[in-house]
Amino acid sequence: MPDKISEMHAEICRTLGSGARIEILNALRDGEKTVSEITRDLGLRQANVSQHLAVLRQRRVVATRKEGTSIYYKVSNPKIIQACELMRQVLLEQLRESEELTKLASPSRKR
Amino acid sequence: MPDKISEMHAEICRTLGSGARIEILNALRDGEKTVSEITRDLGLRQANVSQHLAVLRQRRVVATRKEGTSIYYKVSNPKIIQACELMRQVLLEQLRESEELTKLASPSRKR
DNA sequence: TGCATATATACGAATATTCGATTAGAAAAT
DNA sequence: ATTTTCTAATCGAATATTCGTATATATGCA
Repeated sequence: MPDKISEMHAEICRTLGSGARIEILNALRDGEKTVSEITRDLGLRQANVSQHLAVLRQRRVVATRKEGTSIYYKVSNPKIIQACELMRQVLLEQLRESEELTKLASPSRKR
Repeated sequence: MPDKISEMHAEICRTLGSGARIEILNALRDGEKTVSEITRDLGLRQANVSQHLAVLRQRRVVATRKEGTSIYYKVSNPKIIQACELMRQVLLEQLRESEELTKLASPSRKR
């Protein structure tokens, strides 16, 4: 039985565990955007984007601001971006490592 | 449709999206441990710990080393620990913020 | 008021994840 | 060889997540 903090920690991680939501965070990297803008950027359906935003909002990964009929979303804490950046680096390092293993398995021909 | 990198990124995040797995990573913070040790530390069933380790292994969040009948697990990349640390900070900041809001809502009595 | 636009919610089907119980496999010890 | 110990894998039930479709709500405008 994981303790409460670990479970909350995991919940934040789960919140980032969707390709669409990762792309939303990337879209919000350099500032706030409206739902329409995000929807346009990602090329997903409006309802679907709104669902993902709801998940991010519930876990307070994003914050909102209302202006007229539009709602602006932004990442609530820059540390979230930093954490994402680190995990992306881990991913890229893994990919590089895989490539190297592949090369070792079938070395390119010398001529 | 999220691109491939974002989907892989999300997969790593999903891998951390379980309280038990977060606690496993915490248990491995200061070095490698065997499955038995992790199982004892967390107080979960061996089969369950092994299942979680399999998830972490598949996504290469942890790496293994065999010694006799034991298998030692460690976190594969220190950046994963760093990312977790950042997310835990985000979580703690959120909790502090909630506390403050609670205080504002029902201020402690002055005497 | 009526209508268009922006965003959120509800619902259901498909899919994925989680855990316990059980079994399998591999190495060590007797 | 048998038994014991350590770890992994399988299977099924319960639960959670995801997406599309449809609908609701709110705001601004004619």
